[in-house]
Amino acid sequence: MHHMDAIDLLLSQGIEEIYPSKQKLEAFLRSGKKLRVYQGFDPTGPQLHIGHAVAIRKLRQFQDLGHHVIFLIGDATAVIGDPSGKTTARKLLTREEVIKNAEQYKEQAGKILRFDGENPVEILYNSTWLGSMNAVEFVSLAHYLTYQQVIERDMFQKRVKEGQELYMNEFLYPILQGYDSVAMDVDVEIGGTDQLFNMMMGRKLMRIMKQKEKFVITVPLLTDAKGNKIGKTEGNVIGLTDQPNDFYAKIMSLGDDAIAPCFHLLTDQLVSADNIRKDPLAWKKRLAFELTKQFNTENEAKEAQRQFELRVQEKNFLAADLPEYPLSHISGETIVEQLLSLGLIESKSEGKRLIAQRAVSINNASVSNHATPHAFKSGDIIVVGKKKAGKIVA
RNA sequence: GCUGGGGUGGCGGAGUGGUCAAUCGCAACAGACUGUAAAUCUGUCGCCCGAAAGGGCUGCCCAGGUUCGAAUCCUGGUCCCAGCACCA
Repeated sequence: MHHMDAIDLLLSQGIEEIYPSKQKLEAFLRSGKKLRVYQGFDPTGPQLHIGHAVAIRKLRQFQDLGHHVIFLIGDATAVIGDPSGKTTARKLLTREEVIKNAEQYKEQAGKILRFDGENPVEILYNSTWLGSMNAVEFVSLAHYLTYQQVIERDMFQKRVKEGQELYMNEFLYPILQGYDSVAMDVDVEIGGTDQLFNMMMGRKLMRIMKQKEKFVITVPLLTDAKGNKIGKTEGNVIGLTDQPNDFYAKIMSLGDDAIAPCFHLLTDQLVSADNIRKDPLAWKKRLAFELTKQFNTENEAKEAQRQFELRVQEKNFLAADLPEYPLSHISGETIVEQLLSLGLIESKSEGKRLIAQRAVSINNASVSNHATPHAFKSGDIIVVGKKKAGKIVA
């Protein structure tokens, strides 16, 4: 048993599977050959979230070992619509939405990858080659694969079996993604396990068209012990570029089940489930700190942790760093109208409800009467519910 | 193109003339309890007036209509779905 080096780490930690085999890829890596490694991202949403970080961290490891890393933005394929993991067909995005999303990806990925300096990551767009391909060329490409190879995909089988639609664009999608590998002439592709089928199509095309063995690395999807995806729950995306305070708080609001997988897949630390069970709170704070630091700076992580302790644990709003509301913005005849004028509530009805539920407090004293105004002064601390709080300033 | 079915609140999905601001489930929110959570329990969950009781307004794809009264009936439009047909 030899000491783990960077290559061992690269090939073992946070990896689901390597095709055709870990041994073959390791032999390549140890030979000193520089590989072309890529991962594709279809800009179907505005944000890269911590779920994406698992694979991007792998890319970074390749980059650090001196390999050429390509961050591929699937602006063409995003318009087509990848059927991966979808039991029902996805609504198609417009060209504009896709471009808008793509623009933000570089900054977000920059939290992990290096786009400048020595051996920078290269950004490519697959519209470069897919956009100029004509129908005859495309159909010729389809000649390299058979209907049987594509239809065998589990998800397609499932749809057919259940009598659901399988649109032709979805059926043809794997061919396009597979062609990306050929166009960029890559040696390795990384992606989530849900991408395995598409990536294997690329492997097939590479063998036929370039007589080359493309390696495929799958990384696990970031899920908690129950198999729920982490970081992407509807309306609660943990984005890589979230403000440090928000980011830290969002990690803290994950269930305990998420702690171990997050440590394993998003940090270099290995923590046993036993250890976590002994003190989940401490470990979750540790995790939130490590991740906040990873995507920001150590100081910002420390500050985020301090803010969390003050606001959430100690409920010491006086010392916490709260959003400020100018005294001059307050107007209204009643406390409800005043809160509405500050934007701390959505409607008067909501405000009345919250007050009736004892969810509003000013300077630690809960508000009981919604019909009278409050004489606000600079320095007042308003807390609405458990997430909204603000400080009045002159 | 034909035939049939359907568009209800963030989502799923009831309701087919009044008792419907609209059953129920999920999600969300608040309070209690906690270790931040989760779980659990309780409550809330269109807008506006009212301390409250209560009242008003808007609302069930869009536009008209019938009716004392419509999410519910009629006409037109529009979008979606299923089956069938067509496929040089």
